[in-house]
Amino acid sequence: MATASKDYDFSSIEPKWQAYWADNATFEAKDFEDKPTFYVLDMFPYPSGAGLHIGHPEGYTASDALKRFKKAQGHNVLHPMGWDAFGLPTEQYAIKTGTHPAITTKQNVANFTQQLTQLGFAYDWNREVNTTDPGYFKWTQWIFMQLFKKGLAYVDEKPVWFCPELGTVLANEEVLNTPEGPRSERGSFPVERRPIRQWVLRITEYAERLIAGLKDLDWPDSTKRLQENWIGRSEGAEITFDVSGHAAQLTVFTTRPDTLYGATYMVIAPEHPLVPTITTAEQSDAVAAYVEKAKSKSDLERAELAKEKTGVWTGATAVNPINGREIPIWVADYVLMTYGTGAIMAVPAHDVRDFEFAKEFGLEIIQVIEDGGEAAKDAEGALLEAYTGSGKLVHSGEQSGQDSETAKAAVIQRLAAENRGKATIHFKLRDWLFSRQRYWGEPFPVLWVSESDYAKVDDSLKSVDRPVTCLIEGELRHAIILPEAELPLELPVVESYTPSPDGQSPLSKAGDWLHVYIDPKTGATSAEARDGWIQGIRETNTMPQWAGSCWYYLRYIDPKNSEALIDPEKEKYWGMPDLYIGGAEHAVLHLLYARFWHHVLYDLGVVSDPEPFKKLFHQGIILGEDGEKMSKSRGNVVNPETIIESYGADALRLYLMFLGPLEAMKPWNTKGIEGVARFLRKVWRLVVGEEGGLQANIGEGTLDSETERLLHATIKKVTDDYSTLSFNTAISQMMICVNQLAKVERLPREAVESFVQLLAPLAPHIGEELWLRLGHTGSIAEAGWPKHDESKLVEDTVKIIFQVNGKYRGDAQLAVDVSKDDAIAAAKANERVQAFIQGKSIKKEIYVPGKIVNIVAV
RNA sequence: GCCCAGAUGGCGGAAUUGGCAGACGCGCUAGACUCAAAAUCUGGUUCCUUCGGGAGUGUGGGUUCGACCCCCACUCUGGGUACCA
Repeated sequence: MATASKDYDFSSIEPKWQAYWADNATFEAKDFEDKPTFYVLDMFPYPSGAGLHIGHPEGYTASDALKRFKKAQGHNVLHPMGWDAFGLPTEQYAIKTGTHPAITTKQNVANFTQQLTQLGFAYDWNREVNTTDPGYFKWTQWIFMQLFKKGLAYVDEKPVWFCPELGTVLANEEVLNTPEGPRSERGSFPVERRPIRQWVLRITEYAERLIAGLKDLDWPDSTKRLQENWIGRSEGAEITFDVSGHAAQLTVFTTRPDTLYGATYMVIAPEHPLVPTITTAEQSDAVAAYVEKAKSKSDLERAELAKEKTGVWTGATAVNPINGREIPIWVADYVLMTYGTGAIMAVPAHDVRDFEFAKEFGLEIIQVIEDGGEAAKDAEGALLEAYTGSGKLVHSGEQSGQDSETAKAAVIQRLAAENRGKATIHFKLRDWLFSRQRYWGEPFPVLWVSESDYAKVDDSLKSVDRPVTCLIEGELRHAIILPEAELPLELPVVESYTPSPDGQSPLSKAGDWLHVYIDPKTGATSAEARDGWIQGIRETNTMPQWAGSCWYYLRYIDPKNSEALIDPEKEKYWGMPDLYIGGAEHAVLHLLYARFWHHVLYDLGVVSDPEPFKKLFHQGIILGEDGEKMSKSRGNVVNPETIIESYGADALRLYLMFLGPLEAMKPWNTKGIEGVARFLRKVWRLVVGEEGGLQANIGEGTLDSETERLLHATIKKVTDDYSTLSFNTAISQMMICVNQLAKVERLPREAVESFVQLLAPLAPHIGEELWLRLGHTGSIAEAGWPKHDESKLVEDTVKIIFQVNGKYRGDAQLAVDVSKDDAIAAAKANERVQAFIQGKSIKKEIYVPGKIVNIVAV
């Protein structure tokens, strides 16, 4: 095993130790080992054809170092890797070349694996998962089955974003608002609204729990707030207004029932079902034209032209239930059909948008909350802006004089008594659009049967409480779920991976696969007709990429189990990830969807904790050398492989961590890597002599006390810094330490060994090689972790700073326990201090023990 | 517009119960070694200075014996979000 190389030759050392870790299963995580467990999870990558980007090794180096550190400290560490392999690029490559996505995926995974290995990331590959593997997606489908049976999945034909270029629908979250209008997040193609039949998951039923659960999570605050805002819980009231001269009533949602007396008009969304009903004959042309225009400008300009408020009076009026006032009902597109009830009571005095609208159309503005002088007013005392704060009510009948909070409750109570209102909570969060018209995704384990056949089907295959139905080619169909025995439902072989222009999935053309006979009792399927079996059509949509990534962290714990998603004993042994490292770009979607599924699995008793990710860390982004985001078009992309060729994986790992705080956004600087490369050569030379043997000055003996103190301080700091992922400062401390060790005449073997152990998690290849050359067998990862000796850190003298009027004027080494009087006396004895207090009167003398003396002299 | 994060030498960044600002590294620079270069090693490197000192952590105020750190107002940069009633 030992190589005799004299110089630091990373190109021979690194592959050697990578092979060693693989051959010896050094980082295999054994179930039920009697040690404290530590589960460190990386966000698994999409194995694209482009290979690893410099951003991947950043977070992965941190987790790899943490894993090695925790293992050395005696933990049983679980640190797996897998592939989020369903996805668009692979499918688009298939459309272009005809290559089956599974083949492309396999090649890409092989390439990624090789690149990760080259970086020295030693995962437990026995636990590798791949979302496209039938043994994996069987359980993705199984989870869907549970959602279906619980009534959390349904089909809807509401308008959704459709991208003609990609030939698929997109989730709201996959559509970006750009100056050119809404565009697809991937590829930036124009998108439009289209009504298409979709599977939707009722994530909104978990909204309350998803908000509440955030409280105890050790996540970056900004990420928690992002999720909070996304879920958008708001407390308020629903209030029902009578429409004059109609039986119809208009219900609005408001968070400010206290401002009800200030409601001077109402607005309903152009899509509101009551628009045609209440519009008067005189206004019908204008309203129809407005509604038509709102529809045609879709959300594209609607978001774009948000500055100008537009709208039309319907001709109808409503009655304010609190004071009987008659107020006009307008149609305007600043009210959205998709939030609340699609209608609002407008209180222009106390809502910015209503204020703008009222100004635009000359509608009445009545102030009902005192602003305490905060809002800008004109000479006559009329509001120049909306006052949105709280305060005492005025012009509000019997509520006048109450504060906002009291009035809110009082108004709700009053309306509730008349059955005209109630306290409610609304969420911004929408249900999760869960289907895609694509080939390369998990097929839904769903069959569509006729109404009469549905009656024959066993309840175990149904969503009993909330049956799912839809019209397919004009016929009413009922959804039933495949039984577990029929899973996994694999993708059929198709001739073309292209979706049809009408937005149908490529699966809709797989005739043999599409039509099946079903045993209504068991759900067994067959291509042949059988006695008593019914006919069905398979669902042709596939699941979105989020599906597979929603629960992969569970599968690592029990990756090969064909009987269950996860063995409960193993789930209890490992628990949930102790740390989850990944980019902030997933702050909302992935992390919210995964939490939702996890809550459902918790309800099902599959997992023992409602929250999956207790502690979350976002690594920052590495920018190009020009300080801009790395991109091919800018030509500032740094390729990890070329760096490894010239400097080695250890240097790259070290440098990635040395650049700055892990969470920060920081520019790459190729020259800077020279510094850590020099450091590694210095460490090498510390251990290995010019002739290739151990350095002659390594042996028995002790360090001088100053060096010894530094070594122990280094052990302490590095240990602390690793625990908090502060690798940049750990490296800086190790540099200081090695610079000192290089100056020492005789080096005790133990001191050198401790140092190498500290370095090994970040630079594992050189760590192993030096450990070997120091005469050890076995991996340094299993050699334990050095402990600092607190007694070695104790100093008997300490440097005390002398200040006059807060400015540094000198210092002295004084005994650690020097008294205040002695310290101040020492300061006054200092020549420079004397010069500055000469002829002045001393007002104050401050002594901060062990730190500073400050003499205030005027 | 709103929410969040940030601003420290030529550059990346250190420094927290409020106590020497600029650790460590890059770059630059002087020197040693060398015929020379690379590599390596040693020293210097915030700015101004009459060499006594003075100024200095985005800007302006404040609290304090003392502020990169705490408070108020603002500027700029990055990220998220987009009429959510």
